[in-house]
Amino acid sequence: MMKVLANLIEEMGATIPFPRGAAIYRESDPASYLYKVAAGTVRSFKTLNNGRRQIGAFYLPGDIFGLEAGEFSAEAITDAKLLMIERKALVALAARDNDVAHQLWSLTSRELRRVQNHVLLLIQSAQERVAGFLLEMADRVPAGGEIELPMPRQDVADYLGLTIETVSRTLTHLERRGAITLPTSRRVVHCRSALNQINAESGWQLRGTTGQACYQ
Amino acid sequence: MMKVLANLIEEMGATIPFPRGAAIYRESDPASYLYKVAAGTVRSFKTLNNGRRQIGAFYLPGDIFGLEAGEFSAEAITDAKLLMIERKALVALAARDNDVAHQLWSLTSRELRRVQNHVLLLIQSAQERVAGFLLEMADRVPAGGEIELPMPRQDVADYLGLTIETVSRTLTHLERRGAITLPTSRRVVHCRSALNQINAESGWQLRGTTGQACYQ
DNA sequence: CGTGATCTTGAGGGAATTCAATGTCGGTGG
DNA sequence: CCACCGACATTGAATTCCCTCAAGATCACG
Repeated sequence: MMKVLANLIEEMGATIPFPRGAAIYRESDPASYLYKVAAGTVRSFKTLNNGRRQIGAFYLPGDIFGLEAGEFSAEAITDAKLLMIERKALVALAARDNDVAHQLWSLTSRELRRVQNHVLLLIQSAQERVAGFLLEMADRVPAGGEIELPMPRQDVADYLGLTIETVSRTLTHLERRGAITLPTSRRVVHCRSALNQINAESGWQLRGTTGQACYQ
Repeated sequence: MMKVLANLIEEMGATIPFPRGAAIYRESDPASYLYKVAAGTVRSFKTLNNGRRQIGAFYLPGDIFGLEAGEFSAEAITDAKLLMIERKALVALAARDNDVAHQLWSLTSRELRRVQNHVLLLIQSAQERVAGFLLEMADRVPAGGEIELPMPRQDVADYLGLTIETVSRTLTHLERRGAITLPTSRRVVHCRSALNQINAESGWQLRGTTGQACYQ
């Protein structure tokens, strides 16, 4: 029977509660643990020398994270429960068990693909970034047609490389366009096809040619 | 004696020449090989639905690449010689040899860190992006104080999420500032400390007040 | 009901893009 | 050898998009 990483963490790890805002690890810390989110939401981020903050990822229930520890910091966005397992233990296990080794590799590969997609988000227009972000979140939470954002606007902004004002404006703009509705500031009822269309539309228009109907 | 991945590729792989501009693999291809650059330069990129192109990485002699195959395409920027090895063969070897498994993981982790740094580049101002790019290249090629860029401006632009005009203007701007000299358009004599200073300067300054403890 | 945190909206300015034209370099053929 | 060509690069003018600064609105909570 193959050992599944997620299960291993549950069997071998301890569950620790982190209150809203609590630090899980810091950039300066040695990377000692891997984590699985049992409940709540986590942000992984880096603070640049100029004081700005870049959020590298949001981790939701079920996600495993901590691979980027040592480079990034992590904090609980909401009250959270985390399963923790020592990296040492996993690496030792991987040395004896190929399944585990392979899954550590897979996990890293998945993370790599995630960051590559993040790059693709960051080169687009504000509208496309926000639309892309909403689609990403919609894919990750079960509920159909509606998302409850666990993070404040500032976190969204720092994830997308925008300002909080631009995020806010863009959301109302998307609402006016009919791509989403905002019953409350954190709840987003979305029209997936409309959001997809925005991404297909090419924010700064395809140079030269037709370039119609962007931003109204 | 531990098996070193780079050596394995050389021992087990075949050397293939690729002329300037030749495709190495395409996004649609199955990811069958890992490559090591013996000579020349390679670009890995993705073409977005709107026609724009994002370059994910440049690979120089000595670099191993191909992990992102299946998601990205790769082309030779200059005439290149590549060592190729089947992924299958490596994965099979990894199943028996922990060293190999561990190195495949390390390679992926390094790539992950590289892409994370790319994200940090992309959220900065044009000047910082170009300065950061030059510093990155300077770190990767041996010669001290001078770089020979193997890629055209368009590639630099697509790597940095800028237009070719902005890259060009920014380079002349850096030259006027005294951070670099451009004997020819592809050769860059750089002053590392000046470039570093530009990055420290924070293109867009920290907003608001003292930059204390926002986000709790 | 006030207080602070979060979010939205507006006005103005700056930075990068777009469009367009000119400049440079290496190669090829007259 | 030089004129011409195409690929690559630089520069300028106008525009667009996003940021900055500032004020107001909304929400949660004591």
